[in-house]
Amino acid sequence: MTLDETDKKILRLLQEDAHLTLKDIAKQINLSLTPVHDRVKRLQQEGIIEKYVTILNKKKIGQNLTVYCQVTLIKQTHDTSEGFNQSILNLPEVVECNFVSGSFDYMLKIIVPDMESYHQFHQQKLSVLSGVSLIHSFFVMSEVKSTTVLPI
Amino acid sequence: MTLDETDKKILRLLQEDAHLTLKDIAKQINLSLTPVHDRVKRLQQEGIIEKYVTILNKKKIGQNLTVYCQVTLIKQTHDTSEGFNQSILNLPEVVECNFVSGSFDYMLKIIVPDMESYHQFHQQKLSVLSGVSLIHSFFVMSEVKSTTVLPI
DNA sequence: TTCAAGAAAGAAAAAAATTCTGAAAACTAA
DNA sequence: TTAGTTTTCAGAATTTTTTTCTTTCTTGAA
Repeated sequence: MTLDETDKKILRLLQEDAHLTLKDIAKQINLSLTPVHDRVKRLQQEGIIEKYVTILNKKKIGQNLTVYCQVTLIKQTHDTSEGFNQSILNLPEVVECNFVSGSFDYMLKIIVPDMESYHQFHQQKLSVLSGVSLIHSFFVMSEVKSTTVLPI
Repeated sequence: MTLDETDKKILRLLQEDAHLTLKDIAKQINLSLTPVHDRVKRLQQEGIIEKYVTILNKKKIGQNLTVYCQVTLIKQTHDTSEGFNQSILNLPEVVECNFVSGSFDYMLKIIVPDMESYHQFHQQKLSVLSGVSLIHSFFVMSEVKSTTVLPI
């Protein structure tokens, strides 16, 4: 369960590129295939490595607008929250949703093709969810940084 | 450059699991290896597939606190912005940083081990950046959804 | 009808992952 | 220290996957 320096080196490499071969990794950290293989397998089994995913270029698939969205519910009861949470899971435009402390309840990150799509999403998919009281939108004008790499 | 239904099927599968073999994909979309191979290669070359990454479990590597952070600069000149942008790229705790429209300038997403680490980060790394005027933090209490999958 | 282009199938070769065997190093307990 | 145990790693063999090459099938235009 505790990560030694070799584990960390492997994780740092794999975070950046999930298609690195064991051979590549072995070479970069001066080990043979076997220990690298065993460690990666162990890290997967322990759930430290959660999954391998493919990152697409938003722009190139026509998803040009990112919006941060602060949502406030009518009341914070368990039922209201649970209903909202479940609905969010079914909305593919919502790529992040977190319950937060502060002057509103949820922070969402939405990705859509354009402003017209966002208007539709807002009107027909988000504001109609039961329990939703206030929605405050912030539009991304320029992306400075976006990474899946965690400090380790 | 234009994606047909087969391309989209491949992208949908690969977004969820970058370690699917060509054989697996071929089977799921009823094709042989060759066209799947050719299409994946093309999608990579065109940059539609940007990269393959490994997602780690935040909790299991001790990164227990996520914070959304709204930053306002003293002034919005090009130089001030550029300086801020460059500094952000060097901070591993910042996993997202976007320039947004509205009552503040930047929306950041920060991942750190705990509140003490965040305090340190805030005081010693963020607030000291030149040009930073206001910082407003929202702490994540519960993660509802977090995905790298884009609607396609 | 015939030719050319695009998409897919199948087979062969190259590369990678997986499994197996065993050696070296580190740690434990008498 | 010494013997026993565990952990970590190396090397080789096997299996699986990727990559490359050749061929077939379909479609559309001359």
